[in-house]
Amino acid sequence: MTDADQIDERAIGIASESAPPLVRGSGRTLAEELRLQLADEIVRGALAPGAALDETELARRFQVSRTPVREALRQLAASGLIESRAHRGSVVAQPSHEHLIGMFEAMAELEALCAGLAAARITPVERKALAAAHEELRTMIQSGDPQRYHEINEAFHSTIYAGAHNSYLAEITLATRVRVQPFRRAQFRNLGRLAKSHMEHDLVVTAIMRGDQDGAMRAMRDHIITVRVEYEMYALSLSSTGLRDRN
Amino acid sequence: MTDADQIDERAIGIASESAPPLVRGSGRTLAEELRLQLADEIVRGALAPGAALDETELARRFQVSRTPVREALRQLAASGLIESRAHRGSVVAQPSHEHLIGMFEAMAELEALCAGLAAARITPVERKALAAAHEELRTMIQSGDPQRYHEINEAFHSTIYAGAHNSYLAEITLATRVRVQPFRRAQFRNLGRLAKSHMEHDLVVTAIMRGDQDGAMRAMRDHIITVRVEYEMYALSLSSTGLRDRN
DNA sequence: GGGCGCGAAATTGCATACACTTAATCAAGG
DNA sequence: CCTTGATTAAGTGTATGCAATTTCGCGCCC
Repeated sequence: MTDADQIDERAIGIASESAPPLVRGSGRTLAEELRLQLADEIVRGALAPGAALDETELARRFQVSRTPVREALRQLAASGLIESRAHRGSVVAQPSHEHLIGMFEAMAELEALCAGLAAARITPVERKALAAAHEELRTMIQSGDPQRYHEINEAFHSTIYAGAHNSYLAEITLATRVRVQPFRRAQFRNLGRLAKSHMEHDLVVTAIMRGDQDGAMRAMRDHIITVRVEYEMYALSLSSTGLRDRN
Repeated sequence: MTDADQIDERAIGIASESAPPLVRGSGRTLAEELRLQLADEIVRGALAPGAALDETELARRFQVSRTPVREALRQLAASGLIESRAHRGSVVAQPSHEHLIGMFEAMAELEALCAGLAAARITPVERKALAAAHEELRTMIQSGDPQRYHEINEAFHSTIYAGAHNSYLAEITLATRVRVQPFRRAQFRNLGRLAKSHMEHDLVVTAIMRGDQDGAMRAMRDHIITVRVEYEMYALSLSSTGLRDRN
């Protein structure tokens, strides 16, 4: 009826029609393979927030029985990427606007925490990796390959997580980043954003290299807050043109 | 061979021998019921870290098939309470000492964040609830009921999470608290600790009531760091008496 | 005309059977 | 005696069938 529904339908279609590239028996179990595949599709946006995940349909699509499908869905539900209710099926998580703002807020603090700890604990090897990722991002500012930029950007942040030397913190920070990802895809298509993002990164890197904990925290917090503001502007532009009606 | 093994055996035994109090069909599914039951046993210590979780045995014990057992285990693994490896079964999570220290560190910052936000955002109703929980804890300092103290203590912290008005942050902070819980059970049997804990709480409550964000963060961070130090002393006393050999 | 209860279809939840992987046991060889 | 290999038992992974719950459509009553 509305434009929003049309978008959802199309998004589901993209995923449904793709042939099953499921590698059977490569060390991993089918359930694990399905979990990774579905998580990837959600994060990449092939499965849009709110899209229904029909067990039987997924089983057909991936040529497996419902058992591994159900186990994958349970794990995705536990990680927050989807929402399941008993006897009522699962849908891709569609957090309320408030919940999403909360996730950005938490992400800003978690990333800041990682950056601050990294400033204190980063090793020489990790310094080199961080500098390398940072440089690689610089060369890509004008290349305009959003997918690749996204990959290196993830590596950049992951290097900082590693530098914090707190595996649990790294785990929950990455999980938060993943959960927010479906709602900030559009940002990487904005070339102007890439240059600004790199400038923000530069402040973070400089502070970490200096061992400036407070500076690294502030710089990273500001960076993520900027990311959040960009999202809010994007969400606003969608709602004002009637492309979105929820939240 | 060692005392540690005896302890594990006994811990498993406690859980294994208990009759299945599983309420079938009370709105929740069996898998959900199992997840809650197993999580409770892990958090309470009835299932000790490192204890094996045999699917067939659990199915027998709870009088259900392996299907819901497996789904419950998948969810527990996703939440970090247990660790599963393909074809190799599941065991109650037994984080390394480093990982555990990282969890305490993250917990200190997350709880501090909640306290700081609560200082800025707590509503009058939440203030009353916080004061009430705080007062109830005061009356229990000398009562010496560890189980009940623990419950009210959880309510106290949950009230602060609510006051922060960030549901995602509340979610991950609580999850962290739950994951750490199996390793700090002993603390609530120490009556002297209860009085000190209440004094630390008092600083937190005062700062929140005053709207002092930095003060609330510092007070809460110090509180959790104290909790961590207490654990470390406990762990040290265990390892020095040969009751523990891992980590 | 609109709300309400009933029945059927669709979908999820659970049980069971079987296939596959792992690791433990035992045998033979070095 | 230790090492190495196959064999086998134990336990997990997957498929399939059935039971239970929800939801939608339809007729009925208000």
